[in-house]
Amino acid sequence: MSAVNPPSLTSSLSFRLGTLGTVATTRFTAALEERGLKPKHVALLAALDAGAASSQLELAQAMGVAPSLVVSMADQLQALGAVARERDPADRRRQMLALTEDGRALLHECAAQAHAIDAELAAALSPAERESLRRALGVLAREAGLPVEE
Amino acid sequence: MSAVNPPSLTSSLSFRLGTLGTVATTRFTAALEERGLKPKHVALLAALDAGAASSQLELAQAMGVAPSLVVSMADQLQALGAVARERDPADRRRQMLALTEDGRALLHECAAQAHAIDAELAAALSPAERESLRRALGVLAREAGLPVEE
DNA sequence: CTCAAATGATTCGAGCCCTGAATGATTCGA
DNA sequence: TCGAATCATTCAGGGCTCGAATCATTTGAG
Repeated sequence: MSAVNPPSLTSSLSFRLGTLGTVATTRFTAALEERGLKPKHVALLAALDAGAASSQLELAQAMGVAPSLVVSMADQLQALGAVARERDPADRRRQMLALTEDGRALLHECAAQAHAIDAELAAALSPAERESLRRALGVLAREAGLPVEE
Repeated sequence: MSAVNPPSLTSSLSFRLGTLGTVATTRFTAALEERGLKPKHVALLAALDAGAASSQLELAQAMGVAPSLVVSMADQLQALGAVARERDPADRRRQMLALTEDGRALLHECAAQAHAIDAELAAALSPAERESLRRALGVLAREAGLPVEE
């Protein structure tokens, strides 16, 4: 009975992260639907808010997506009045994006939605457990080169 | 300075689960590529191994995907010799799937891959921290109705 | 100063993944 | 016994993303 179990797939961190990530993203997507947004749009807003980048190309690199995808997302966010877009005077090839006031407010609402989903997902955890889970994931995210604010 | 930070998106559990889930899945997908498998194929093998279901419809429900998707996955896994497929004698509409010996071996190899990725992802955590992270995620997964073996 | 090469943005076509509708086979129930 | 229900299967379509091609602008070599 001291034999080590063969490592099962569902006991792995990777599998649990993958499946829970899907659940979290699905719920977040549903919550965003009424605003006409997708998670990536919100990620773009968050990247701008964090000052991670300002030109579209830099944004694409920071987010790990194709530059062409940033174009269409920026189009939509601009149409919603969430971002302002203007050419860099110093290099007119670059499109500079900036959060508007409305954009910042929108981002905060979306962040609040995310935290509401957190509460559902982690309902079975004590506040202390939830906090240390959040922190541990922050370490992994930072290690993986993902955006992490504290 | 005692003011509470406005809840940022990237500090949320949901966001971290979503992004880390993508990273984990991407790496797992890459590791699986040489075998011609996708994560969903492995999830199907795991569901069979766990005895979660045996008919294709039950499998689809257990996995949360369309029955038609199970058809094509079962086709491929059968072609690889990982699953055996036969009509239920008691109800010949039902297709029963079962893991073959090769299928079980394949699943174990894939699980080992997942655990190798775990080690990369959680390299910055102590063994104890890693274990409590794994356990906390197990609680959330169980709560969310996801497959969890211990 | 000039022009070819490099760079950023944009458009657009292609590929992948998944779903839902339509169909066929089989079983169930009045 | 036959119409309704159920399971499997096929297939066309939609959503999401990328990469190639194109246009505007800048840079650097001469």
